[in-house]
Amino acid sequence: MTASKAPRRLARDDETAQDPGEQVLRESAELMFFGYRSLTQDPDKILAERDYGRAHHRALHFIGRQPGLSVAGLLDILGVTKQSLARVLKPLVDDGLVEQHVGENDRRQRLLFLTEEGFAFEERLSAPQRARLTRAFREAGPEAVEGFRAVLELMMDAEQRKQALTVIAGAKTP
Amino acid sequence: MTASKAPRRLARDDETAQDPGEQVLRESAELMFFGYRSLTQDPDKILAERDYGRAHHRALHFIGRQPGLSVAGLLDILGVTKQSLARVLKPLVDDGLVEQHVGENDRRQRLLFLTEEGFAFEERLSAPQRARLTRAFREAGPEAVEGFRAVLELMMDAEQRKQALTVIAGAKTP
DNA sequence: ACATTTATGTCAACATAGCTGACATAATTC
DNA sequence: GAATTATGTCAGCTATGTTGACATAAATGT
Repeated sequence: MTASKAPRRLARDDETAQDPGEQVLRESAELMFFGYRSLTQDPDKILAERDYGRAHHRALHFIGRQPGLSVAGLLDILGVTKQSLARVLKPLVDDGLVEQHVGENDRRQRLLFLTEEGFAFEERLSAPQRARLTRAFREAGPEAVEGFRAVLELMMDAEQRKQALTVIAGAKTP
Repeated sequence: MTASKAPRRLARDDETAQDPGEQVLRESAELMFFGYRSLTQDPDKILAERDYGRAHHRALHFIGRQPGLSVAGLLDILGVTKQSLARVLKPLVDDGLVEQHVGENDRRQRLLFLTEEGFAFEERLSAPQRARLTRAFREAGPEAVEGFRAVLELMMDAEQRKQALTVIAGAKTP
């Protein structure tokens, strides 16, 4: 059952860089799919308890990472519309997980903070993720971890990367 | 600015394995989020042309990877319900991107194949993903790529990993 | 042979999380 | 005082997931 025209299955499993074969590239895309799914599955279960979804986790996560983040800042990170964010943020505020404080410099802004409860819940959500990553990192070793992070970083466009790294650095946009 | 009770922001950027700090773990989860988004954004644009979504791409991808895959097999890989898959698969069949052949051994099965057009479209969808990965892999180097793949693999549960690796190996379930 | 199980398809109803467009309010800036 | 900005909100649409119920054809078990 060898393909007559298009050579669809040729690459070998070794030689994963330089000019990686189509096979390796497809495998890597699959690994991203499966890996991402693994990483989100534990918090998803916990979120279901409260009638929240993955979007709520993301909001809690980034507010936790950058307390005092503005709504516009969060919109920028998440890359969704404000209407979409509102549907996630409002319940979080109503349920007392997130607080909005009027901005000191600019009083139009609503700066976002986690409440004690919000912080605790976010911890619960991210704990299994951190556990999963810790286990994977321990088994893979420090060099693999560096590679993992480097590739993910390089996978983004220059602009995205810049923004992501700003977020990751925990720096507030000045 | 040392935390008095809960040390929320302590870890330094080096020392990313062994017992990685909370900071590094949260960063890594963020990198997965941003990386996954980057990887899916190009095909998403192309899919929009035809009124398809990411789910259609996934189906096309895995059928392309394992021609002759059964519906049950695809359900297993995607981890969705058959009703959910049907909504994706039917249009693909109707539009002539996927063909279903009655199984030789088991004539209840509908074995899935990409048509020429389906193959071409899947190529178009995955081309920008492969380009993105190729660029990232080239810049990160072979060792980083190995680390990237190793961590993603180890991120899964044993069962998931087993299934994922079966898929990746391109082996049909016997 | 007949009953059961399996592989697949389909109908209906519902939930989540994205989108666009339109409009409102308050605060800031020009 | 006018224009812009940050935020909120209403309404409706789409994509993709879910459950539950039922139908058909083929394979399997007894």
